Amino acid sequence: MTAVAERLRELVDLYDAPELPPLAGELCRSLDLPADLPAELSIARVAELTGVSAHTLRYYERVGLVAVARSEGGHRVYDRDALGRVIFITRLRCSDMPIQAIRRYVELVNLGEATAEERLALMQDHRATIIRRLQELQAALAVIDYKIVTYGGRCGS
Amino acid sequence: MTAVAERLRELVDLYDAPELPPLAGELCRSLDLPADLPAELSIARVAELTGVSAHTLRYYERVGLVAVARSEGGHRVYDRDALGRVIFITRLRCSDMPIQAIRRYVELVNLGEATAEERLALMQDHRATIIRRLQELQAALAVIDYKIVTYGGRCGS
DNA sequence: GGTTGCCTTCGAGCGCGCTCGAAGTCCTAC
DNA sequence: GTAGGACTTCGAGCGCGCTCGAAGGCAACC
Repeated sequence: MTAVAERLRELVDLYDAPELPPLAGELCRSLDLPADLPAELSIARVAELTGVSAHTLRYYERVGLVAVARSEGGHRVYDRDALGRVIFITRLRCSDMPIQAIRRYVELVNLGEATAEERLALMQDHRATIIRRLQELQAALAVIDYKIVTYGGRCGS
Repeated sequence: MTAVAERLRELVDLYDAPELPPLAGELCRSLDLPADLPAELSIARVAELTGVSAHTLRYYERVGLVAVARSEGGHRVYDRDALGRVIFITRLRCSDMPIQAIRRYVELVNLGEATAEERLALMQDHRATIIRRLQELQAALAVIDYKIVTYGGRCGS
């Protein structure tokens, strides 16, 4: 286990997260994508691999979440990097990060190392949002369990 | 501490929920609303008490989430029960329960005791949804913390 | 070369949950 | 009785994140 993977493990334990889904590995270390994966992928293949529809992939490109090269014929060509970004985007989306914020983050990355601080701040803000959301959900869960325990109580109760 | 409150406590502990917000008490026992609260409230007062805008309160009524009486002049009059329902609705909404599902739940309550089983099933379904969402968020949190720890890594990583 | 099917762009549409504005009514204070 | 503000209904609009369809181009196989 690498030092990085170890740190990740610790974080996973820290937050008592369930097993990360299969793609999480790729997510965290995009350079470790399966070696047998072609270096260039069609939009259909990316859709299949990521579970994101081709329509949505085009949309993500349109709104500036990911840049994608074109073949001579004008078709999209996703390289490993682009695939990694798509996977990363799906992760952020899954945590309800708004498209706008992701766009901003990507923009900062493209602007280079000088923006590292702002990037960090962006992520920390979002982290705080997730924590709040987790707390809200846990409170709501308690209420709903109360509802289930008292079973069939009236609406207002 | 009543037996019911005890069960609720247990559930709260079970899910490691933070302290329930101030309104949770009312939520769980609508009949315990502050005694000095007028029996009848205007929409403005309900908006103020619940933090839900008057526009939204009208919307909730329109889509069938809560029935509200009218004064002679045609103005809305919220009684304790209606207020309790509004608070309950906000809780469910806060857990992302769709309006449609809440509407269905309210409908079942209005249909009487015979629907208790279906109501329970509805809540249990929603409970499962919340649990899944909590797990997703925790996984996303782990990824974001990884991002924060490795600080300024590239997009795809 | 033809057929088949995935690909392109572009713009419109949708589902959700509000949010707002217009036009008019009611209530209260003076 | 009149001014002012809060209330009513109704229908339209909005922000988000897709989702879809039309019209046409490219690619691969027969």
